Amino acid sequence: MVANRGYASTSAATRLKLIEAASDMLDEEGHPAFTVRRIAARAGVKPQLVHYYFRSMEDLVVTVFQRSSATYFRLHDEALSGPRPLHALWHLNCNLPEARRVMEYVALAKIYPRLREAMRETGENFRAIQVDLIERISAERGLVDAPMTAPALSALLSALARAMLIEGNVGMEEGHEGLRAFVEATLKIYEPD
Amino acid sequence: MVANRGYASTSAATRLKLIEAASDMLDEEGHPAFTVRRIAARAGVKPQLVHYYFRSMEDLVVTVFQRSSATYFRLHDEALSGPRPLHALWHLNCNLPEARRVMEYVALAKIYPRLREAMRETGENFRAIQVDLIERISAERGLVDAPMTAPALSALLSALARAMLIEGNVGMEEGHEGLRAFVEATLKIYEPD
DNA sequence: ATGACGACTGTACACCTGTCAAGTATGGCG
DNA sequence: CGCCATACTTGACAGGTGTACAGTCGTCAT
Repeated sequence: MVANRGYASTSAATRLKLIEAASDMLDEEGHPAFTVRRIAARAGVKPQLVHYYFRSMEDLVVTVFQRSSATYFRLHDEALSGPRPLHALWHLNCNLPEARRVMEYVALAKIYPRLREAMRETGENFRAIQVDLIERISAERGLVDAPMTAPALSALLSALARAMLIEGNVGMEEGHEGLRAFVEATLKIYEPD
Repeated sequence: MVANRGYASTSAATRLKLIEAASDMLDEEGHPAFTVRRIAARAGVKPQLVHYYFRSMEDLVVTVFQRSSATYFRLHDEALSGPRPLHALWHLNCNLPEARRVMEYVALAKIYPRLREAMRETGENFRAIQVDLIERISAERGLVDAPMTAPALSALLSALARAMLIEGNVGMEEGHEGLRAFVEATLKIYEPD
């Protein structure tokens, strides 16, 4: 009584299942769980299928990362088109699972050089977009007493969000509330209510 | 011709060699290289000695972390006793190998719960010390228009330093210069030249 | 000199890692 | 019908992981 031999699922479907399983794995168990067998088990397929769809683990992790980035990009784009783009961006950085996952990618980047390269590239892209936005806002408002340069503000927003996520992971919370208040106050310079 | 049977080295010496090898390993190769055999090889001893001196890898990593913290504490204490403690602290956070190593500990903390616990504890201790310092400075200078609370400034200084180290690891630099300028300017409020 | 003890070695275990080669089933197309 | 590319399975590889435990050797106190 062999179970399911009518290959109902297409290539794309199984491939996607693997990518999603890997993604969820990173969210819920972190980089140590990023292994062929555990990901396959979570996707409900045999481990060898991972290498059927991806040449190597490096291939898989890069693919997963790019999917993360694509999702993030959509939301990022959406957020930046809204009425208070910087506030929306800050909210994104703090709350999105794609942002939380970054720390796992950082850990995996030590093992997979091509992931590191991909992270640098997309990181720089996002920063460039944000710098453009901030400079545009500054120009529109005629901000001469901005507390920092546009690249610095972009870096600050992701740095603080990320650092708070890291510390939160370890169980530290002190100073976070004050930090959020500081960011809100800073953003108010660019985007008053 | 068996080589070195006169056990010249005492227990403490070999133990220390292992701790130092593990520490260096984290600096130079990162968390994936934190394994029994590679650490032993670097220390120039047989792998089995790791478990002779440490019950488990978790024991070792916690010990290594605590040594890191102790070293950091000494320099931290020293820096905070100087003429411009906040500037010195910022310099420490940006440049010390003990600070750079933190990201590796973060990665390892996903595997070793006791490391996580140790990190939370010492992290909170350092923050408490810094909060005290900042509040003292604020009181002395009668700062009423401080840009953020004391815990927030403490968190900000480590968050920004850490984030810049992470991004630097991946190869990103944009915004860092402006970020440093921002921190310098902020610190000038507390510690004018 | 004998025995205890601390430092270290030899050998081994069970498990997990990524990766590969060869085989089998399936649905669609001629 | 027979062919064939696609989707998947079987079985296995060489190497790595942490950990255990019984020995052996050297030093020192008795």
